Amino acid sequence: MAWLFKTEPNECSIDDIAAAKTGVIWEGVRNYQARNFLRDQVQNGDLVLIHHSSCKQIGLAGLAKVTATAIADPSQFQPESPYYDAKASAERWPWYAVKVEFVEKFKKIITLTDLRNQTALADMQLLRKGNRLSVMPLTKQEMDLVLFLTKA
DNA sequence: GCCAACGTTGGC
DNA sequence: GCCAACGTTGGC
Repeated sequence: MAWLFKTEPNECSIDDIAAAKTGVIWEGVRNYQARNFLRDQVQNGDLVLIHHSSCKQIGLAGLAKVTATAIADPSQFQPESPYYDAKASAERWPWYAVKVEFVEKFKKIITLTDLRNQTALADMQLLRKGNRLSVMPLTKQEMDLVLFLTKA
């Protein structure tokens, strides 16, 4: 399946992913719906659009690829982390992460306006008002069209 | 198990 | 900084 992950670029931008030689652990997801996607549905080799949110240049910044799935989110065990969960133990833990590797950085950020201009993308979850999900699936058609837009 | 209050997300 | 949307919490 194809995916879209949101990130605040001051936390982990497409450049940070590009700079990480062995990939990046996508941690800190603390929403059950998003967690279930990470746990049950994200597959090795899946492509992931990286969306920069809450920043100067909002939009799709690049592409990554999944290289490890359904791993224990390390931040839930780290008391100093904002994502620490005191209820998590080595035997029983609620939060999952995946690992992604850099594929490409788009020459230009694909803005929400760019996406809204495509009628074929009208159903994209990202474009829904009030959408707060940070991990969301994408149809193959949506992914193909987005990647086509990056070549335009 | 309902639901109001509250907190967070995130585009603008 | 505003505010709509929505998830979570907690009293009952």
